[in-house]
Amino acid sequence: MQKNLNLNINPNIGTAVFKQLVDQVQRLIARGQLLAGDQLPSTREVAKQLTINPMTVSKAYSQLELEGHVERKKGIGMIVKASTQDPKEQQESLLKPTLKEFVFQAKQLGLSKSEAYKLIEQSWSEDE
Amino acid sequence: MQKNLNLNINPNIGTAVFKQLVDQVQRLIARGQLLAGDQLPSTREVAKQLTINPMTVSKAYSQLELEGHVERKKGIGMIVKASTQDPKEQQESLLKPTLKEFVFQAKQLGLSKSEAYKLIEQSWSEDE
DNA sequence: ATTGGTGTATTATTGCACTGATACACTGTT
DNA sequence: AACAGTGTATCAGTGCAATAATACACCAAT
Repeated sequence: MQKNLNLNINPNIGTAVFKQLVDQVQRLIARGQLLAGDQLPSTREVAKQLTINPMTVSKAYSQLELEGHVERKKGIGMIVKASTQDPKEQQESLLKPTLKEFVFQAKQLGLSKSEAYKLIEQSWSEDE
Repeated sequence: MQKNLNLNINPNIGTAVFKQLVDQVQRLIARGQLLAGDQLPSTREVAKQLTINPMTVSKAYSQLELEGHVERKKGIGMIVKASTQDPKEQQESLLKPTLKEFVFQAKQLGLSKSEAYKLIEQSWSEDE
């Protein structure tokens, strides 16, 4: 059975669409929202929801398979594989690039750490 | 006189090189490290330091001029213009996209706010 | 066997970022 | 006047992301 993930795509952010998909699925797995044995929504389904090309989704799925997060079952779909890594380590590893970028920019702006905290505090409560 | 900014470029991050340059110069201005009247390093100079094409730097400079941060003096170079905005607002505005992306990813990973703080605490002290 | 659901290979086309080389207009200094 | 230093227009070429339309191989259920 396919799961309904709530995938978001931002076409204007500069990041490639297929990479945004890869990253989000990785996070959902690391979080535990996707468990071993779960099935990803079909390429055509995702493409329809996000108004993008099925082949773009396929490219993301191939990347996920290549990285070992997912298994391709012929004629069925993509199945989440059991992870061997520690969830906490995995989460930190996935968040690291954006974390570093945020700190880099904040420092280049001359912000203090407490100012940075304040901004995060705000943003954290913002969306519902 | 040209200033020696310490510009960084990450070719593998997916973000366009010219956009990375635009963003960094904007931050340096917002911080006050670049003041009105200061001159940006020449396109050829930056290109040489970062091993990129002078036309890529020129594209970034044109973008900065278009956004009103810098003035093009013929035969001289790019001169920083006086800003009318409040520095604090400007800083928050520039940091906002990355801030939102960080919070989005942290939440999608199921992290608590305090866990996010802890990671920032770490990363903040990491580089020198 | 047929149908409808998987993923995906293929080909062609578009758009963008970037490079490389060349050339031009402008300015300040000599 | 000559020169070296600005920015940049131009043209050609490369690489990558994404789209679009087909078509194929596979599986499950009827």
